[in-house]
Amino acid sequence: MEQLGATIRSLRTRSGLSQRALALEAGVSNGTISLIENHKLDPTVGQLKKILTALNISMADFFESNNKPVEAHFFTAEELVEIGRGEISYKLISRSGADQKLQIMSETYAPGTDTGPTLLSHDGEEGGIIVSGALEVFVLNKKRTLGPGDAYQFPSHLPHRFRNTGTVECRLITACTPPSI
Amino acid sequence: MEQLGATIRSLRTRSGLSQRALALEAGVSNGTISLIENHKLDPTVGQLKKILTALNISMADFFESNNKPVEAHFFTAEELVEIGRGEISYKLISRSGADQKLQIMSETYAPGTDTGPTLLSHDGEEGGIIVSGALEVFVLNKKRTLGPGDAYQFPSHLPHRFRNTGTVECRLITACTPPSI
DNA sequence: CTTATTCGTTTAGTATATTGACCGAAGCTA
DNA sequence: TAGCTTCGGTCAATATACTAAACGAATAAG
Repeated sequence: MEQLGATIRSLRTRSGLSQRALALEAGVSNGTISLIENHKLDPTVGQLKKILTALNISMADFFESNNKPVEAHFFTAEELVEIGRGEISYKLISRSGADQKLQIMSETYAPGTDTGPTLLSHDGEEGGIIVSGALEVFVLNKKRTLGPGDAYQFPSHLPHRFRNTGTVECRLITACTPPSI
Repeated sequence: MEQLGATIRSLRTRSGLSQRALALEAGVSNGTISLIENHKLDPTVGQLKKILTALNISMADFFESNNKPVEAHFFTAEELVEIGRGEISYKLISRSGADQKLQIMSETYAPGTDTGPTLLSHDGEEGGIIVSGALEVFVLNKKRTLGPGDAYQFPSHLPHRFRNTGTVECRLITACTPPSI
């Protein structure tokens, strides 16, 4: 209750809306907005949902607010954590504190390498951009061959597989959220 | 409202709890549980939180079930959406349906370009890897000059600025979550 | 100065969420 | 069979969320 009102107020003012403007758009009364912001009210989830919809934010995102990293981190090329073995190299941007939601990697696929016939599937969402070389990407029933500058994005629960059938190594940069090691 | 009650019931029965047992543990009445499960009630967020706590699940996790993208998306280099103007180019991997949480961009900074003295600050978390050239990154009170293969990551609410003081263009690939346009 | 507008807060009245007791059904024991 | 227990659903009474209107402060225009 404490945090909730303050967060609503923050989101509202950041959007440049008055209490009345937000109330109008959400379909609730202005008094309700005021009372919520001042912790005088425990809104129903239906009311909260209306308000968040007007603020263009989902319930999930709204309640995800409590885990915040507080510092910037820089990495030299040598400091990137090598987590791949063999012919596929994964270099990870990673802080030790495991509260990060965003995971960015520099990946290198040697010619002929493949994540294997067993399709991958896990939580989160992922995407990437090819830097050099070419890569075959299988997702669900789709297959695409991507070249430099091409990109992909999909929810990670869809079964997927990566394969380099070319003659040169393929470098790409990928990101996924949340980190799922 | 529809989905909510069904989800509560599913979580409860999966835990082997009766309505009364759950009500006792959550500190609410059994009637409340029954009415919620049958979509006769729009609970307050406080009540819902009590119930979810007894079920050992967070509000964030509870509401995260509804927003699932269902397809993989591929992009050719030409299809990337150009959202930058002038000397700084931002090319965005973007689906039209705006429910994605992950935003990946290919950015190009011409020599001498700068995001400007007014520091940027917004929600989410962001990071990137330098592909070619060099880039100065300011975050809060830190400044670093990054070269090819180097990387950074920080929460986006920290004031930040990017500048290319070199003589060649700088290319990098970045990711941020959530998208905040 | 007065008038008008917009802001956030407060409040009385109304709608609704919540409680606690009760109901019938189903299972179990004697 | 009767008696006991536990289940989920229902309902009158109560607590509380919600609304609509009013209030005071701040700003701007005439």
